[in-house]
Amino acid sequence: MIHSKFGFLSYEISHVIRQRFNKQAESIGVTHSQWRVLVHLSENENCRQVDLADILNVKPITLARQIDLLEQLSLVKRLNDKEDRRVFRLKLTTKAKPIMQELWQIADSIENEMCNMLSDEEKGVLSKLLITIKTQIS
Amino acid sequence: MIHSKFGFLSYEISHVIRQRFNKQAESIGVTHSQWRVLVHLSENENCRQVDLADILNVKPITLARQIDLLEQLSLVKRLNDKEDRRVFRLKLTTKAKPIMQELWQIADSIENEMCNMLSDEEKGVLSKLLITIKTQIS
DNA sequence: GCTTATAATAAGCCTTCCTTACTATATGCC
DNA sequence: GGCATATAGTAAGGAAGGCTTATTATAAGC
Repeated sequence: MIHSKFGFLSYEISHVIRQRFNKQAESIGVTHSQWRVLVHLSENENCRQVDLADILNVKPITLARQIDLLEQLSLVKRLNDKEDRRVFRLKLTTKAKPIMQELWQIADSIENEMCNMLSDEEKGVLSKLLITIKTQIS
Repeated sequence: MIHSKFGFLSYEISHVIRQRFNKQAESIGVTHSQWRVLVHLSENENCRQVDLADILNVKPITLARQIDLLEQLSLVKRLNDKEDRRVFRLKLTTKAKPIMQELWQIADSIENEMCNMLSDEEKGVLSKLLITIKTQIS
């Protein structure tokens, strides 16, 4: 028997996605949370840590730890800001680009597998509804 | 800018739901994960731990810890099985019933708040699509 | 110049989940 | 009966992701 509460459904589905992603990306050494950091960073290159933390909806210190790990993997670089010496600007390294392609393949394959009972139209509707909710809460 | 990947959307939405639930249910002393255990248990009373763990998609030891906590709160009881002495049968206590009502109110209010941009019809479609995915992966 | 605000980090904690290994019990087979 | 194998639950320990609180360095407003 499957529970229909939205809170449980979204949790359970994302839990499975994360589990599968973490397993498949283990050899690369990137977890789903770090992957999320990479993707949002790629869409906001040169941003400050505090901005990226806000986008990710986590506290700055939480992001700082993830950046530490990504910097150890040479996927992200902290650059000093010229105008404000408190600030680091975040950049993806050239090494990150091909690795992100691999990770996109993993993410896409998991997503396709999970949604293969849905038509393209249904997938579009689902995305639209989730985006509406996401917009509402952010 | 909001990312449209399904994996991120479901994660980000459930993350917000859990944060809000944990904050509002803090005084009761039940986290969202424990709440999830309670709800699935209420729909499968008298089940074994191993069955419930399977339903929740976690390892038996993970559930065992959560049952420990819920037993400390006197919300759940482990009963010895007559026929198989390895087995515990799980039951909600009478104390659990009114507390679960409170928790349902919290969960429902969070959900309504999050989905208040959606029509009833859209909510129905969303549930249906998520249930399709959940069924597919379980 | 002094106060207040901000960016990043440190320290330390909680929750959720995992892997591995163990105990006790049940069951199937010779 | 007696042994091998499987199963239910737990213990120990750890990783990941998140939090709160406090600190440091710098910026900016009055």
